[in-house]
Amino acid sequence: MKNTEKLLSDREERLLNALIREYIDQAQPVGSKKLVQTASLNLSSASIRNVMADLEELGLIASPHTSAGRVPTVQGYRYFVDSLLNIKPLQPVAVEKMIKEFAGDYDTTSIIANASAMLSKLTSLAGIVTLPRRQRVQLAQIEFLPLSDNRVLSILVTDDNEVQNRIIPVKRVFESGELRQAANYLNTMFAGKEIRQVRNELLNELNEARQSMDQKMQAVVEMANKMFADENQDDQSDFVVAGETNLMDQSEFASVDTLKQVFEAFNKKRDILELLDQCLSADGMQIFIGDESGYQGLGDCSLVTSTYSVDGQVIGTLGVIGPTRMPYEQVISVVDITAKLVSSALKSK
Amino acid sequence: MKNTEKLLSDREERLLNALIREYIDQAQPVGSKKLVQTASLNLSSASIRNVMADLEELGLIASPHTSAGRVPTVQGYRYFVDSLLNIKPLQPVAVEKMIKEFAGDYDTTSIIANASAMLSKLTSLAGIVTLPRRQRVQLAQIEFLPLSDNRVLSILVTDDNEVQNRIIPVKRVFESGELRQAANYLNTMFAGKEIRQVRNELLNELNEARQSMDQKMQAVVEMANKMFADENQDDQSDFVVAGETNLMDQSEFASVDTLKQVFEAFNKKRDILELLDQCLSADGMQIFIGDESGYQGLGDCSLVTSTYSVDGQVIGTLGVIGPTRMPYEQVISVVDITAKLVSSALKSK
DNA sequence: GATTGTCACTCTAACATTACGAGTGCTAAT
DNA sequence: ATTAGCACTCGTAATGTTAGAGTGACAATC
Repeated sequence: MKNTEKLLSDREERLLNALIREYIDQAQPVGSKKLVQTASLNLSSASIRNVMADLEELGLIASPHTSAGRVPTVQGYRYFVDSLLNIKPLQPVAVEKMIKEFAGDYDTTSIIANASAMLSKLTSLAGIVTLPRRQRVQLAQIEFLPLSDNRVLSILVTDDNEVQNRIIPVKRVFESGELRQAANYLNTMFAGKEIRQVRNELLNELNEARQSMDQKMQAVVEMANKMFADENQDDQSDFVVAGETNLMDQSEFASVDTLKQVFEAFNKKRDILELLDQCLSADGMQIFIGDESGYQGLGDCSLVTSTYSVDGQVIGTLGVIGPTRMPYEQVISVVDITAKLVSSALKSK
Repeated sequence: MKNTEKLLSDREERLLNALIREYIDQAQPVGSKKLVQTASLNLSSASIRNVMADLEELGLIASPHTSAGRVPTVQGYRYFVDSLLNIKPLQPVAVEKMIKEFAGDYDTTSIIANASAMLSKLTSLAGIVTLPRRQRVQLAQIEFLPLSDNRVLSILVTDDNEVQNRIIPVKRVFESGELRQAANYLNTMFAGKEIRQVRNELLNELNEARQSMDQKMQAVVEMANKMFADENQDDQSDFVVAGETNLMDQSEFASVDTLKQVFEAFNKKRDILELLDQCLSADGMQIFIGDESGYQGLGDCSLVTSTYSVDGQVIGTLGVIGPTRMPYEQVISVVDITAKLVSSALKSK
């Protein structure tokens, strides 16, 4: 991906850099005159035009029409983020503020929601955070409460303090003592094990109970099984988006049609989820520019993501969606620090 | 509100009716020629123009500019929904389908989410459903689970099978037996009482415990108190919106600016909530047309709402937001039937 | 050889002009 | 009371015009 590097002279690089920064700032095709004013490169407009012509031939910039300024292409942005970025860490004060925001959150869900809102607020773009993959989550506690005659409320607490409730329809009436016994049994049996493993072992247990004709045990295991059946369902975790309306301020989404495309992409969760899953496998920061993502609807969008993890285990993705013309440096550092904060917020619980 | 009724002749009424229906259908100012083709009123275009002039003077219709057709005003729509609507009940088949959709939902939250999605889907507008007011909700059960040394998970089950979890930071370590005892105490003490009442009685209890120097009791009551303190917070219940993107298809929201206004109105939840609360007090169907709602940002929107209730007690509002130019008849019957279905879905639990 | 100034050319955005059509109000005729 | 006809108004869409921004090419300069 970085093989474009040596193809550009120092001057070309500097010019491309200045051009993209100018475009990101002004949202308008930038011409040679504009760049003359950019003091950093002391060149006349004519020389600039020459260099720009070269860059255009290389496919890094393009002119929307004969006599407009130049605009970065996807390849141009790619070169920019790969080679020209100058990431400066956020101000400690700002980081302090962010840390405080997370301080009060004990459960995963609020951390996620908070992170999403924070990303959106700090970048003025749309923040997006996937729920953690539950695979590695360990079971901390199970409890049952009788509701009505044929319904039992199951409470499942995981080791990350996530609580899940499920109402389980049951065939016969369970006494409260009986339920407590069942919970105790399951707790001593499975506490500290991974959810997936629990599920598998439960199935074995169910067979055994069936064979030994232990009616009571069978009923309990069946109930627990139902609980985890549901559990697995939202293993197809989805994600939280915040600040979509920020996108409406972006000039590239001025037409309702393009806007609609983007918004509908959010609703077709499956697609985006797939994309975010790709990011999951690549540990660390990832940047999709324009149609690099391979999903139409996000044609003029870029996606800056990072992964967050607990105990060295990557468990989710978070990031920002905005127009290709976004302030990458700022966005990247915000996403980066947010990922780190989410990781530590999840760990410290 | 219905005092406009006798002011219109039969002919004027028929014409207004036809005009509004045409406009709702075509989304364009309707002129005299268009209405000639509407067979129902056998008039020449000239007569139609005369009648239209009268209606304009009455403020029921207006022309956007000198020589365009006429468009209904807010007052026009108002007269229309008050006097000219011809609501036909939904087809039984469709109703059956809706009932099935609700069949699987046991807890309030999924019923709400489902209703919102259904409203949006059936009307192609934005569905909106408030969470039930919790005031009248009775406490069914309280349970505590120890998490870590200084954190206790509280589980609160209400009589509508709604489950709320809260993680409570505590000052000292609670034994599991101790917690069970505390839960038992609270359950026998408060089960079946209204949440608000519970909260008040808890405060008294706290004072008593303090005076009698019963350390243990005091700790328990304090914990329970924290739980309800939080509880009261989301008493400022909010609402669920579905299908906002549908609004982007409406031609009246063709400009990004107006669209943004509407979307931002959704985010300023407080305002909308206030509006929905107004509907709450008026039992049954309510319709706000255009700026009747009194909230800017919803300038070109209408709001069709109904209340849903359990045991004769109104507990929430649901409805649809769309452009003033919406197919009221269809929307009204959808909202009406949905409200009824939600009511019965909540009851049957 | 690299850089620069200059000039002719191209394209767009903005504004003015025109033509047209849709719709109205008025009046005279039925 | 209703209608047909006509003159009028206004908005839109098409066309023409202009100014400005930007380019490429080339000759002049360092």
